[in-house]
Amino acid sequence: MTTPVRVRFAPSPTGYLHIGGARTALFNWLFARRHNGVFILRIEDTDRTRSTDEYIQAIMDGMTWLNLDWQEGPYRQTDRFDTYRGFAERLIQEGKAYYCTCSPEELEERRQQAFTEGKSPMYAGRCRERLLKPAEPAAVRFRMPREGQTVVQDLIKGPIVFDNSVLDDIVILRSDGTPTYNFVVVADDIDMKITHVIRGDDHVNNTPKQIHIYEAFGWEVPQFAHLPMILGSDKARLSKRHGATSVTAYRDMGYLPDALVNYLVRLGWAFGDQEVFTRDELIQHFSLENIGQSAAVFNPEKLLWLNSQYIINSSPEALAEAVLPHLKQDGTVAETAQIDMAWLGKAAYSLRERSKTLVEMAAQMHYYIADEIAIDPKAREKHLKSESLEMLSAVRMMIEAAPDVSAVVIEPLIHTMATAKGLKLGALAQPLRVALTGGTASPGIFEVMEIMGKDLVMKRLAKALGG
RNA sequence: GGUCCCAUCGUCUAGUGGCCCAGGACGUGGCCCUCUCAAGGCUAAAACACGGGUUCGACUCCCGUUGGGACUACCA
Repeated sequence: MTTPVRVRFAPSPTGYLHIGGARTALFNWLFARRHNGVFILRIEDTDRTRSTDEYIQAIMDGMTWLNLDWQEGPYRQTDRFDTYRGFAERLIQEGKAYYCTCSPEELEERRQQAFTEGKSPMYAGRCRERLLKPAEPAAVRFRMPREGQTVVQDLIKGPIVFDNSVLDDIVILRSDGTPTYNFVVVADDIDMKITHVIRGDDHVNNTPKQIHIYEAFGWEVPQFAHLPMILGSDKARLSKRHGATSVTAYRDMGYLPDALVNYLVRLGWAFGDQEVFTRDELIQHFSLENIGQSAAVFNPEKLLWLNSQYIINSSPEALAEAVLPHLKQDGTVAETAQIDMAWLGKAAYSLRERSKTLVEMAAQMHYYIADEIAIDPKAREKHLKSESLEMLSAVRMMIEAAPDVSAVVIEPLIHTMATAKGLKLGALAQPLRVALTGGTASPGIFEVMEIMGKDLVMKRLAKALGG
């Protein structure tokens, strides 16, 4: 029997869930699903000055929106300080860690000096052999080996070799008794029986240090998989400078969570030539071996295209649900209004091929819903001039007389009228379109009328014809 | 500075020594379709960073150069 897969996403709540974090979470989630494993959410908040509860909530909101559900957690490291102290105690007793009374100021000074001298700014090991007793205040450092090599067997990058001489005696307990990151990760990963550590490759240099801590506890080292970073268009690490990096910002801009997931997974991972995947396909095909080793540039245009694909392939029901919040957001629909969702679905569905985002869709939907619309001056100039108005007037009378404005009723009538007057369909359709929608671009004009219904159509025509 | 990682079209990538004068996708140009705008179809331009090896044969393996990136805290 093989041990069950247990993976974790371990963000620090010093900001919202950003694109890079979301992808790390996604890959962990996918890996867990693929292997019927457990996905754990762990909040790394040992830096109490920068961590906030608001950010913890924001991270969970982002994951929930993306449908990345976790089976355990959220665990908070600040709730587990006693556990860490126990772990540290063990290392001290076994001589694998030691007290250090060097002052931060002194250390910082030495660091700066080493830097200017072009030397490695490592801890020189003043207290390493001093066998200090517990003192106040004293930090606790981990005793790293000074000789030999450590090999990180990375599932994505292959073996990575480090000389142990470059490994610092890191602080595991600050002088105030709180534990630090490199120590806590290992303690937690041991405690939570993590089998695979999938994280950003900004952690590779920490990995050999962590391996020695695992070994100090006599624990089997988990498998590592270090994901390449996501870069901005200037190839620098993705940051706020590059525009929206918060996952929830994409929700607000009208992106579908599945589209963002699809985009994110393709950033670094590929399955032959396939571009669009369902969740099930992703789970079925996902594997760490197919992840590339080089950093990827975030490309908003491709994300936009994927979003449009997901919108095109959505059902009317799904579109109605998805677009409604945006209609309320931009005021087209009152917050408390009762909406006919079947009708809304039909309206949204008609716009699916011309809306790259739900925000765009909501904006266009305005002419289906609003009482009054503004007619674009240029469109009026071009399509609502004298002879067009006369034709439109004729059309109005024809529609007035029709039993309803469904496409099956109106379309043949308009075609007949065009033929009778020796006109192309466009000569009637464009003035009609401008009168009904206020602009020159819309879904097929017969579809538009059917969705608007006779009352609204007649109202718009009357308005356009000046009375 | 030190350590580590990376290098195929503008971008995401396929490619695991011969299938490649390099395939797909986004974006860009052209054409078709058409009541508008889209969507869709067809099509064009566009890449193996450079230099050495290894090999009968390198995009693929090795070394170096160059260029990017990450880490280098009593941050995570």
